[in-house]
Amino acid sequence: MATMHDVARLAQVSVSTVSYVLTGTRPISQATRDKVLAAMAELDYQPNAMARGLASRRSRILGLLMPMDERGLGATETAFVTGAAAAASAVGYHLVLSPVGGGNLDDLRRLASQRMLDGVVLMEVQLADERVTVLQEAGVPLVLIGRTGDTTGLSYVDIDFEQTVREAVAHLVGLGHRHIVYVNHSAATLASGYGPALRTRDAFVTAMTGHGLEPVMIPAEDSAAGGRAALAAAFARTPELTAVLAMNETAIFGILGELTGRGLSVPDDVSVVSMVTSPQVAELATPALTAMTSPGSTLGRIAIEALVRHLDGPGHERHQQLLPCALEIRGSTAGPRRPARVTTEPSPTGGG
Amino acid sequence: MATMHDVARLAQVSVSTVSYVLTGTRPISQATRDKVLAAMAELDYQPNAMARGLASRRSRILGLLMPMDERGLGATETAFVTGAAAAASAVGYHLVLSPVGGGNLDDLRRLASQRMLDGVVLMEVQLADERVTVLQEAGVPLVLIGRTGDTTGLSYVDIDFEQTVREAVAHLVGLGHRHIVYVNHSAATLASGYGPALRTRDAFVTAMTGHGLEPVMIPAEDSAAGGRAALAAAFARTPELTAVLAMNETAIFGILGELTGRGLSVPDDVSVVSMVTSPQVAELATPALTAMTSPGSTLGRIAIEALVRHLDGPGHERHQQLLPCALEIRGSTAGPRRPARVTTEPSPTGGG
DNA sequence: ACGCTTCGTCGAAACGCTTCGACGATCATT
DNA sequence: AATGATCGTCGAAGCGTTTCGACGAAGCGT
Repeated sequence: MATMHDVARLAQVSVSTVSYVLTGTRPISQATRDKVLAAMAELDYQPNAMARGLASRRSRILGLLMPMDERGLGATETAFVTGAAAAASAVGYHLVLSPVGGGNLDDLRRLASQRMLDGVVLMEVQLADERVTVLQEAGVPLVLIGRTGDTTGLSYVDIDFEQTVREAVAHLVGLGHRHIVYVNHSAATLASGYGPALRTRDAFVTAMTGHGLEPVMIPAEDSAAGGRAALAAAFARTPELTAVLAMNETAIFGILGELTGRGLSVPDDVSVVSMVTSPQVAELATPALTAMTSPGSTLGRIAIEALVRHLDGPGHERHQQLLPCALEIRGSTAGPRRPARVTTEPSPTGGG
Repeated sequence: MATMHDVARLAQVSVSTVSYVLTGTRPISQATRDKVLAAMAELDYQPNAMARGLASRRSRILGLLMPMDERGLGATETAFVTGAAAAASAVGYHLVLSPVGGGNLDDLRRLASQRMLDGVVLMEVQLADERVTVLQEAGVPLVLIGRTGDTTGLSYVDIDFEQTVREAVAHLVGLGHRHIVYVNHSAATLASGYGPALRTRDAFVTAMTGHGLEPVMIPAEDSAAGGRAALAAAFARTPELTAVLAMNETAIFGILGELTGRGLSVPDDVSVVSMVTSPQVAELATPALTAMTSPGSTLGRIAIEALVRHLDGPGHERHQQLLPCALEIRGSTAGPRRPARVTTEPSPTGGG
């Protein structure tokens, strides 16, 4: 493995000159530069990352910290990762994925103190997330994907849940739906302070109230069975429902199954909109789901870019940005078969 | 940030002694060790990863190279990753995920030459994979998840496709099915030399022939639509089919949709077995899918362990291992309603 | 009491790079 | 023509470890 010394010797310049050619830190004449470049090419020289990191005190490694539970990553989280990885690689950084969850804060502290990471992107942020404190204390620049409750002085990118819910509700209301049920994550998840669940819940209430409608909400476990149970509960509570807005990518298939099981057709009898869902998952369902598609890889990319901007040019402070999910209409939404299934309703053939 | 010098000064020993305490390279008396440990604790000392890497020429970073296409990672691939990450972290290594695909071999060459990675695990290996050559030339120890065509001198862990297919077929045949259609990946994927598709294809032929049955196989694009089309083709070719064995995690939902669309019930009319599928995906379907569950995280863990063993203790050479998928019976398989839907069949009520 | 290992520790030399201060050589300014 | 700037390059001092050779102090057999 060739070193800088070898290159310098071959090009007949000093080591520092080679370094300047590489980093562009100081001006170098074209002639010298060419000599050096030629020598590097001839020796197939690659700078040693460790040495570079030690001398410059910058590893050019970024960390992506995500709690990986047994269930693995959904397509949405995967999109964060791929977006972040691509962005990092595009600006010459490496991306370390670390499965550092909320549990082992000591691991995180150790990782942060080893000076191996120039900066960190935190995923799956809770409203109160101790990891943020640990990293701040260790002096590691960080960007969140998601938000803590208090975001003072923090950089983050997150989904604009308010607008996303507003658009989803507007879509359904625009189609004529009046009885819309919101299927959220489980009660336990809500209680644990999971931001997306809480924010969408509030946004749903606001949106529905704004349309003069009653916001009916049902929690669901993150499983197909949870979805079935939630839908059963929804019908028990609101028999006249004609549309479901689901915030639970896992439960959605149970919801669809239960609907079919009850002999109800999607979208003719009941419309379904899935929130914060990747196109891949939306396409799996039959019919394909109308969904609010999460800007997953964009989110990852923006987070990395904000982080790198912070590292390269100091002075760039907080970056706070919200991105809405995009409404993608597929086959699971339509106007309600009848204006509403209210008991005292005129027959379909009758006049209004 | 405290350095070794600070620790040495506080403990009143030399720097090298501190290093020996840390690495265990040379014997240190208990008294000295205690002094040093106390000093480290007091200063909250953490060794600098870059300096350590430079001096020891070992970064303690492992690479997990996976081509990330737009579609992101399926649950199965994600399981590899989480298993590998957990295993690496357990033995004190970091894991870098790099989205280095087959395309940018130069990127890979660069990465390998930077001496930042002690070793590498390669995912999504093709039968002829140039990345293997590049890494071998760069002298980077590597372990494959999957297999190339010629595995001489290579370490790998892979799914035992032969046994997996054999078990799946045996399950269906044992239930009484005689007309089983195998839905594989697309023709293009087969042509590109995708090992799992090719190996399962051959294994299916062997298994079916062994039971004295005709192996019918249909390719499918990796999408719900592909699954629907494949199923239609299957019925056109084998109207009497009573069971589907699907190697395509994405198409499976299309297959189920098409079945339902034709008014056929799963498993009463047609049984479905999904190959190399994660429990999470299997549970999404209604009914939950009987599936051959891939040993995803185990595969990742074993790969990392083999790699680390190779790095720490030289002399350990090739590690080659195959793991079968486990048959998990859920709701999508049952005996055929009638022995077979052959045209010249006696009526259900009639005698044999 | 004698040389011989073995043990525990030290000092110093890497590891391969970045970066700082210095220093001729050019070039414009007075 | 003298005076600064500016430009391009060099040498050397780190960066924080590991690791090698050396060396005094024990411990052993004889």
